[in-house]
Amino acid sequence: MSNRINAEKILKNRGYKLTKQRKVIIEALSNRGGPYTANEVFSLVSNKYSGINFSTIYRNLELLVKLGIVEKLNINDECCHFKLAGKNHHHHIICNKCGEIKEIDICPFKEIVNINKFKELDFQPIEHRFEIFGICSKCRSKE
Amino acid sequence: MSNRINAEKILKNRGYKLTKQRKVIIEALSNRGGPYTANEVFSLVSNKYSGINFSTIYRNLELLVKLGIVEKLNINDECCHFKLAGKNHHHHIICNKCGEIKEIDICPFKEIVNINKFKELDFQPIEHRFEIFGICSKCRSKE
DNA sequence: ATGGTATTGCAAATGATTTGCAAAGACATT
DNA sequence: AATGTCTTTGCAAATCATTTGCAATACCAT
Repeated sequence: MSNRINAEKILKNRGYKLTKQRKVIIEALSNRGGPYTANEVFSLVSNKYSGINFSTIYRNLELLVKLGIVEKLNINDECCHFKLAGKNHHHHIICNKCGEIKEIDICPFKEIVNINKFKELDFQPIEHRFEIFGICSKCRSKE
Repeated sequence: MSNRINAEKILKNRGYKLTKQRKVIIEALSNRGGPYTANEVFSLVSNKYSGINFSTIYRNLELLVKLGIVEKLNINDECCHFKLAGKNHHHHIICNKCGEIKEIDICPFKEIVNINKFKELDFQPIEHRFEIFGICSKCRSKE
């Protein structure tokens, strides 16, 4: 089942209406991978539905986050990024030059929680984030 | 050498003036550990220097970040946190209930970069972040 | 097709952070 | 200690991302 169909099903099941705005937002996020700012989502969506409002974008991104369809990332200070919540857990590499954000399917978590020192902390982990900043190959080759 | 003295020395060496405002900001961050929002820094500092302005706080936090004295964290969407940049590299555990941010001196990075898959990415890592969200022991015991 | 309710667009509010500018302060030099 | 220069501050207003109240509109079960 495609991401799009799945997301629409979740909305319906939970009693939310499937508006044209919601459809195009989900479509935009489903087609292309990368995390987008609300601004970028707005641009993508405006192609399909000019006239959509910014608050609609925000309200729905927030809703989709609540439903687990979308993930919200705090990569930098400027603004949040949103991306389709993958079934597959992953982290990100972010290029300091071009700002490109890419997924990596390497996760350091399993090993970490088993360390004794971590157990001593008496902290119940729920979620974690791991982000690597650096220079991507494209930007490196441009120098 | 204390954090405070060290920070003041860096400022001087780089040609920045050691104003009363800068002193109290550095003092506030040096005395207490935890990452603080600009708001919290303002409160802490206001005790020692009432009348200090918010833009002074922001301008100087940004300067201290530039000089490597302070670290800026993007923990949540609301606002940034600032903390004294430790010589010791570390990460954070953040309580989802009380919001407390604590340092942990466990780092998953060394193992990660040696994985073949990571090398394939052809990405030159510079910096990384690893944050674990969950429930701290204090909040758990309150339930 | 109709009606009730969720959702939208709009415009204004909010909250964190930044900026321009004139006045005040730091500090090297006398 | 006084002087001059250049940085830094306080203030008020601007900015930018995000949120909110409200009336108009669109969904969708009937």
